Amino acid sequence: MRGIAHLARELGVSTATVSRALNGNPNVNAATRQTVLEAAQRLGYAANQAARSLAQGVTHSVGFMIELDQESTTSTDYFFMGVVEGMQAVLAAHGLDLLVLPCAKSQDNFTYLQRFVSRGAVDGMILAETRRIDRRIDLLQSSGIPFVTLGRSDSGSGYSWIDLDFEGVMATAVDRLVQGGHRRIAVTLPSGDANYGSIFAEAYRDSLARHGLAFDEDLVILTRRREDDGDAVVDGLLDRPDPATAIILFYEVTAIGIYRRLAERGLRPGRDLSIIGFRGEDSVRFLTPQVTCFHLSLPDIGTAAARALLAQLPLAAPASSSGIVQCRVPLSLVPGESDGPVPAGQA
Amino acid sequence: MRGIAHLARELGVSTATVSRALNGNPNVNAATRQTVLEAAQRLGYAANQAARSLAQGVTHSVGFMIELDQESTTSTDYFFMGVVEGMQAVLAAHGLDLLVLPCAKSQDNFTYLQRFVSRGAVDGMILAETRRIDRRIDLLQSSGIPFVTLGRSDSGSGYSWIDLDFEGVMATAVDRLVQGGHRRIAVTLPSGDANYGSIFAEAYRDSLARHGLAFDEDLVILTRRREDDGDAVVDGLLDRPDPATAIILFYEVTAIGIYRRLAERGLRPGRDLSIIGFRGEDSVRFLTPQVTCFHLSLPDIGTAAARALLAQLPLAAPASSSGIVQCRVPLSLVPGESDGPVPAGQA
DNA sequence: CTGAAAGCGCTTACAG
DNA sequence: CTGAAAGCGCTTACAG
Repeated sequence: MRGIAHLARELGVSTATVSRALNGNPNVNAATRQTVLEAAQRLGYAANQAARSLAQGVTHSVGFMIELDQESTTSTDYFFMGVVEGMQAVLAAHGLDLLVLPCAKSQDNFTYLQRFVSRGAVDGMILAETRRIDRRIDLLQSSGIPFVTLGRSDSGSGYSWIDLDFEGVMATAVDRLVQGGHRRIAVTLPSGDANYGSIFAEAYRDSLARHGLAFDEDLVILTRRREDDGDAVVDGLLDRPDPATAIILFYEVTAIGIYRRLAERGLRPGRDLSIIGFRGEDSVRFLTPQVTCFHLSLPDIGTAAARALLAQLPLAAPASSSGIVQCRVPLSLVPGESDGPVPAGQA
Repeated sequence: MRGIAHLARELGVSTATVSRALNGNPNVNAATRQTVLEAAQRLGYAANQAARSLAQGVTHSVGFMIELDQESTTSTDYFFMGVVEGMQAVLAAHGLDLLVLPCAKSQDNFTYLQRFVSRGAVDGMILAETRRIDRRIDLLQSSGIPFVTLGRSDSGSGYSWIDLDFEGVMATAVDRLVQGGHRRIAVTLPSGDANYGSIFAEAYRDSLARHGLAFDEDLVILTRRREDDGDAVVDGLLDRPDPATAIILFYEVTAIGIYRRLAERGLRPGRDLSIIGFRGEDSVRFLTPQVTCFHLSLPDIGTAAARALLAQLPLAAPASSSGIVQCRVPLSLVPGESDGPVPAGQA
């Protein structure tokens, strides 16, 4: 005899009473509850998770699926850790465990997700890095499991997502550069298939258009999340008849390589080339001149995602909530000195 | 009727047969198995995890507990993601799910771990950032659950751990500097309470002693995992009657701040101050002169930990294995130009 | 090779 | 406020 039965016998009460006492059921004599709680504490007893889930029909846990690719694991970007911090805090406050589920890039992410979902291993799911077309969203919607995505997608409809306000960032950056007299504004884009790449690109085109600037695909450069790409970026943009005078970076670390290459060529950021970074990562904080960029609180993203999920969970949903949350988290400009001058005789 | 019963009825067989077919039990007619597998695939059926765990007594999942602190989530160190990649691959190959369990620094890590363990939520545990005295290890040992730690500890005994060869790294670094004529060798240490701090410090003392060099606590500096600390390090070490001529860094990012501060003072790394970094992180790869450091494959650490855990799991344990693995993973020197000269008239 | 049935360790109406 | 009992959805001896 083990588990709850053991405890019950030990105390001379039924397993039902033990269960009630442990689960905070009000229909238990205060003294009885005390005894049970103390005994459980003393014996280090906690209800078996599998049995509990089976009986209750819920797991009290939420999965956060992330994908492990060569790039992210060697990169200096700490996106997920910060986000997880915020998520965990909110979920824990509601008695939910956060399980971070790492899916290798080499395995099919759809199958991976499907296993956890169809097995009923979690009560809710949070997805990261949505694609423009993302079957995982259809899967989640048809399965009926509550979920939230970090990133928008063209798949599915009417589901909850939290995303960064790429449009706002891009608009602000372009406005600022145009105001500085720039007309040849380049952009770097992530090379992966995550939807944010497309969104950032679109926002770039839109912002240029708003100012009547022509789109020139030669000014669009795919980069990885590493500093090395700076050489190609600088040379590619400057060594041409109509050089770019400014650049907006998706991955801020690219600034490191750009700064270095500019220095090698005797040029200076914020004078010979204007630079605006997207997210102000730690890795570039030390650069001089300071990179103009946008601030984002990673934990806040996690917090928002967790809350959006809670709104869908029967357990914790405040009856009032409609359920669907779709939110673009704004980033705030952190002016530096990297996006100064150039114009005058530019072209 | 749902789940396996639904499927069974649909196919006109018993739930026992469905279960056997799905679990690869050899006692099933090939044709029957085919039918069952197809139907399961078509209906998107997968055995409920809770019911399965309850019946089998195992969860087929492994927990990797990590701690989220302010420092790690804002730092540029990607230690965990790389490690997780290796772990996940090995475990997945053995049909085990890896659940990364994030514990907030603000909550008690002992209680956090205890919950997962006493509930039987995982078949095995991997711990990170062991402390010199770490009650979690005692907990795990007394609970009897298979586990592996990333990092040694004075707690417990005869358990499996994987750790970095801090001693080897330190010995190599000091030898190299002494050979270069250095006698005033400083070191930076992590400020947290993780055991690796103590181990690195001890290795430092031992290595100095081996060369007959005196230990001077003024040459020991606590740093966080961020580049800012460079100013204090440089000024503290050079502005004194008996300046240090070399420094060994625990957090390689500190090199960024040091390089900058040296530049401000008109000094040069590898000429006016010798620098050797511990782990060659991406974030400093771009520095000039190249930082002399040590290479480590993060996924390999994860792989080693996962294998050490598998050796203890009844499911996968190759009968031959004794079970306990204690391994210091060696790092290889990557010579740069940051640890050159200085000596001659030093003191 | 297959099925009926017990059992995994909880929770929760249902009675009292 | 408490207990006996059914039931959660699987797996697995046990018989055949």
